[in-house]
Amino acid sequence: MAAHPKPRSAKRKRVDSAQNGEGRRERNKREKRGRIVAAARGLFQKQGYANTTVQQISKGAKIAAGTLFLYAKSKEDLLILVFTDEMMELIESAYLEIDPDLPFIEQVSALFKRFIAYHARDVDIARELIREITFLSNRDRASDLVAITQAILEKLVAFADRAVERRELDPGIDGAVLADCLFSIYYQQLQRWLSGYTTRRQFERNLAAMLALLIDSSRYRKR
Amino acid sequence: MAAHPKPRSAKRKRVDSAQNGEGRRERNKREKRGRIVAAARGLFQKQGYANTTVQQISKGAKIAAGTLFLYAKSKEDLLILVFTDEMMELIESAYLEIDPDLPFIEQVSALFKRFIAYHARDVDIARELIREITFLSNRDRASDLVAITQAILEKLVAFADRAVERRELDPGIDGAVLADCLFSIYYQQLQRWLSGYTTRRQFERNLAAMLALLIDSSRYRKR
DNA sequence: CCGAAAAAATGAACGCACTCATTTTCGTCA
DNA sequence: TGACGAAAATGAGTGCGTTCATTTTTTCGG
Repeated sequence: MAAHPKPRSAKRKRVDSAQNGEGRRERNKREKRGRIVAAARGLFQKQGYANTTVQQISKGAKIAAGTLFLYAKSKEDLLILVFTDEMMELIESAYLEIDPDLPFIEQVSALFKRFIAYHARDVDIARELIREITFLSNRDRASDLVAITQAILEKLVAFADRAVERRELDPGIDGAVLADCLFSIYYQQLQRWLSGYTTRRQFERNLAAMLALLIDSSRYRKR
Repeated sequence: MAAHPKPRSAKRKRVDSAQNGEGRRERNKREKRGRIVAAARGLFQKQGYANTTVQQISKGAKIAAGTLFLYAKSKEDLLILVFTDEMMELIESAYLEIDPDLPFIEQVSALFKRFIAYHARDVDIARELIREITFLSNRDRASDLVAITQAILEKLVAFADRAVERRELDPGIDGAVLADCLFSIYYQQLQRWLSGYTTRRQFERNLAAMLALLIDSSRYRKR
């Protein structure tokens, strides 16, 4: 590479930012976003979602109250800002940990169990988070959340495809529709648990029974 | 019946109220409750849930703002107050309208179609209502909402039982679990529609496919 | 390096859901 | 009938989420 003499001061900054594709503006925004996410997550966890005020969060992130609303459109929307990345990672890591040789129903159960364990760490937050994910208040996040759902469905379809190959599932079954069914059942029962309609124990029992019904009847049948 | 001389004035009131088991206090509360429900429903419908203030509702019901919170614990809780009765009636009337000789899947579809048509009258209100039903804010209403869910599940179980008798469904299937599955799928897709993730068309298509998958595989099988 | 325009941040002010100390209404019993 | 305690209603007050007119920071062409 040809070596240029080290550029100076003002000029330098411009070159640097051009190089890594990030100007002052973008870096500031990213840092601020990070501080907001950290402050919000910490406060939500320490004192609960309802008891945390946006004033506290903005103070914790060292920004003005109004600034916070440039990063999230509402207090509820903050939940999405804080937890989307974590949920995407959860989906991927949970999937990778599952033994691909397990029976279909056990793979599905294992995936959901990981999700349940994640939410169980803080049921109150999970409740608010799932509530906001389900009844989205900020349309701008729709694509992110569709991506999450899509990621989960993909994993379920992958399980189903492998199960069909193993002759465990009926090949006449549409994997995508089956995945939709499985996820709907999981998600619905999750909501009931988080909202206090059922205990975690009941939740897991019900879920197991429902998955068994659905999957048993999708089993491979000799022609 | 022995005729008593017509009692007079003050005394009369006491006797009357004792007879129909309703004192001034109870009557006042019932009337007030009715005015609140009427005012809230009207305003929600005319200008939407979010655009309606509790001040407007209390003015419409001719009571003080604070009084409203003796009847509903929050603005969201008002939705439950306003719509529970209507929903119970909907469930019963929808059930009665369904031809008991139809195939199982068509009975189930018909029930859900009635629910969908009901919510389609005002999607914004339905969204808020389902949101509040799902993530209940007032524990005191839990029993009412469990009753609603239970009522729906009962109908589904009734369909399933008849289908088993007709040899349409596998008798090995647990009707209650099947009903849970069916309702979970319906409810989950309902939420996606009301939240704007899918159109009504997509909703109905998806639902049909999912119900078909679940029910087809629960069909009667010769031993 | 300057100046102007765009983008981002600010924080005081606002609207609204909800509370609570006080007042009013109602049932009961002498 | 009147008086007393309990239940119900009141509405001004409070706290919090959200907005917006103004200020500050960043970009970029000349």
